[in-house]
Amino acid sequence: MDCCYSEKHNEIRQKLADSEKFLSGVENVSKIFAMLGEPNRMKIILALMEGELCVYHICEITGGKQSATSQHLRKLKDTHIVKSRKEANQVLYSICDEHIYTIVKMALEHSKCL
Amino acid sequence: MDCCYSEKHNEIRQKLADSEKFLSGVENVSKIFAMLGEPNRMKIILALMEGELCVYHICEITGGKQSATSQHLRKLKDTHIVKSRKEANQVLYSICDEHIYTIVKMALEHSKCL
DNA sequence: ACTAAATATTAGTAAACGCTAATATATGGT
DNA sequence: ACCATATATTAGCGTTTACTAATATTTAGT
Repeated sequence: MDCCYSEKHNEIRQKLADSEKFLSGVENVSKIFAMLGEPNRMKIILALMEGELCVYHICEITGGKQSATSQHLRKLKDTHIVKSRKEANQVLYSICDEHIYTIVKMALEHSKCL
Repeated sequence: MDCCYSEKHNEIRQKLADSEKFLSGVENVSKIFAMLGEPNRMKIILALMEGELCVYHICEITGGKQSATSQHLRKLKDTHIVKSRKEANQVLYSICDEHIYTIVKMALEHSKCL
């Protein structure tokens, strides 16, 4: 195929085609984004970005049902986007680390300039 | 419900519950993440983060079929993650703006510390 | 120990999504 | 004008995914 005559293109191709680094990480990274890509989960994230919350209040804020919210929280926890701790008879959730804040804030900025 | 006695919780609740800002933007932002959340689309993004590429080479690099790749590119373009320009008989794709680089790089860093 | 409250789990269902295969629409070269 | 190349579109299909409803577990208070 001779469509892409440019040197640059072949360079990029070479760089990526057999790169282990390119293939590894793709699954992990896209998984994180998939988690953030569900509107109701994003509501949860945005709520937690304001601070730690118990499940009941997350439900109230997002308008989600208890069961659905709990399932979302589990997925977010499994992908290390959210963490939890027990206090008395409730479970308090919060954002896992600073990366998440940056990622979401960037996306908010991005969507503003559409 | 009296589970969340803490002042902080009620504060957060109040802040978000009736906030227009909270509800608006959720759809847009989660849409962007949903786009980045598909492994084959992420491969495309990672390839394009190295530089501008034509469709054929994107297919080669990602190992995707022409049709599927074209569909992905359309969606990425619709959400302003990717842009395109025509040169001769081909279409060259590239990342739309700096936010995307930052977002993806952050997610890569995040997934490293799992 | 018993009851109520808070959260988690499971099974089933409906909708969303990506893929394949076929076809359509350029665009450039002869 | 015709053919080949490059990209886009469409329809149909199978899988994934999120929801609901019901049930289970855990913890606190009495």
